[in-house]
Amino acid sequence: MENKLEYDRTSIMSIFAYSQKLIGHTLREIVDEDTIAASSLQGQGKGGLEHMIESLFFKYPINSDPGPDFKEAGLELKGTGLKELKSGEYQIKERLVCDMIDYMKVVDETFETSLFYIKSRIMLLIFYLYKKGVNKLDLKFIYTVLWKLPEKDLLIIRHDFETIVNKIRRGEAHLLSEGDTEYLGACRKGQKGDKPRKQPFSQILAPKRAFSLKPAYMRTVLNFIKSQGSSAVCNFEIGTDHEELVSVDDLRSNSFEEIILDRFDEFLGRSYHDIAQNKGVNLSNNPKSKFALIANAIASSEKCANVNRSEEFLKAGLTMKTIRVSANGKIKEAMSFENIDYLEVAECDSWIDSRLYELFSSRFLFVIFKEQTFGAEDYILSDVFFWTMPKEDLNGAELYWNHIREVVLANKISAENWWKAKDRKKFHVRPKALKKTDLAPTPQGGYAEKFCYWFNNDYVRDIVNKRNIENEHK
DNA sequence: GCATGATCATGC
DNA sequence: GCATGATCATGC
Repeated sequence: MENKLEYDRTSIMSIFAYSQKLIGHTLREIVDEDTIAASSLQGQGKGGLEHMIESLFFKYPINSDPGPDFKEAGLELKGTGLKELKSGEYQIKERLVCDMIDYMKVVDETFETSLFYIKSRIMLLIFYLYKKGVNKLDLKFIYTVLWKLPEKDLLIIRHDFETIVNKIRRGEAHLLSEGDTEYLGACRKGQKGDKPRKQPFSQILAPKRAFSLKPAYMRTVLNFIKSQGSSAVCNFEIGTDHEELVSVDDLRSNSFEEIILDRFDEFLGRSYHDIAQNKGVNLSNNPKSKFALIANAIASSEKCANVNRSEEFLKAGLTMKTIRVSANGKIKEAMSFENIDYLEVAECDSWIDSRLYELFSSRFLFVIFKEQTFGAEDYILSDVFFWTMPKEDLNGAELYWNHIREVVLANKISAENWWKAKDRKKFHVRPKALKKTDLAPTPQGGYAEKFCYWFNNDYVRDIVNKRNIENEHK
């Protein structure tokens, strides 16, 4: 008897409609026992789950073709994990790994001919609730979404793709970093013991990497799904987000970073008072974040007043920070980040999936204000640049995170137990709260003082010095 | 003088 | 009411 499918394999919408039957269920609940018993799928890893959905639920013959999973429809199927917080809220578990980077082949491709583009421009995203150690047949599906990469995102992703491929063309595949790019990242793939791969323009072997949509990007996808208030979403009708910093038209002729840096150009060398007046920033209350307010006023757009909350910064996981440099060259202050979420630290047992990794591995826009006369506080806007933490520092940050996690899990949250600036380890932990009496929940069910992540002052100094040396060589 | 502890204005 | 993006205040 012919195996009749319950959907039209040539139609994206039909496949999508059929996928919605998964929602709220597990494969074991939906697929009959005989089919499961007859299947030889062992289901290793996430690829295993995707194969099981294709074969057991869609009854679609798995092929080893390089193109999209549903080849007649040109649709790629992607399973992606969600984690459920104690509050019951769903959160992205990880980046969306799209396609392995073949260092030898990708250098001969354009974005439009690349497998990444062919596979990922339209995806059926199947979100499941991740549970450690649970059989893949028993994972519950939460949302299915038809995700077409919006035109504007594609312009940024195309630029990211070229940044990655050009690095490989320069013989620097071993230096690729997820922080090089905005939405599309070259993420590490495979186990630590895996054999590195050859690259075409260097003898140095490079770790395996894959094109992936960054966690920050996936978080905005998830927020979009949540905002739709539906279990099944298709984004084909969605226009550009209104909180945009740059327009599609701008992106057709310049990269996102060029556009942002351009906005600072006319203000370079001008005093902060001058810029504040020009941009209408009110300094009468002398807010502590006045330099951040000024930088924000320069980079923002009519459609988006808050740069760090813009569509593009959120999707890229970008953060703009200001640095003040005294006339004698010293950095005024260490750099603070967000409060440590003790519950997140306890729940997340993998550095790569941690909030801190996401913070420190993503890209920064540093805005430098330099004092002209020592002690006069007569700062001018002196430099603006994008920055990514070097790999060796990110390795150091893993130790920092491990230590923070130990302290949190041991229920020993207290000033004397953290890394201090004096330890000279580039990062430390310090208080950050409205009042000392403000508390945050701990995994043990109690409350503890609020602390946050910090770059040491001397680490900020190193970043600025390195940038100055690079500028001198230009 | 620097590291550490404490807190402020803003805006959502 | 709280997170954010910081700087201010204090004490070693």
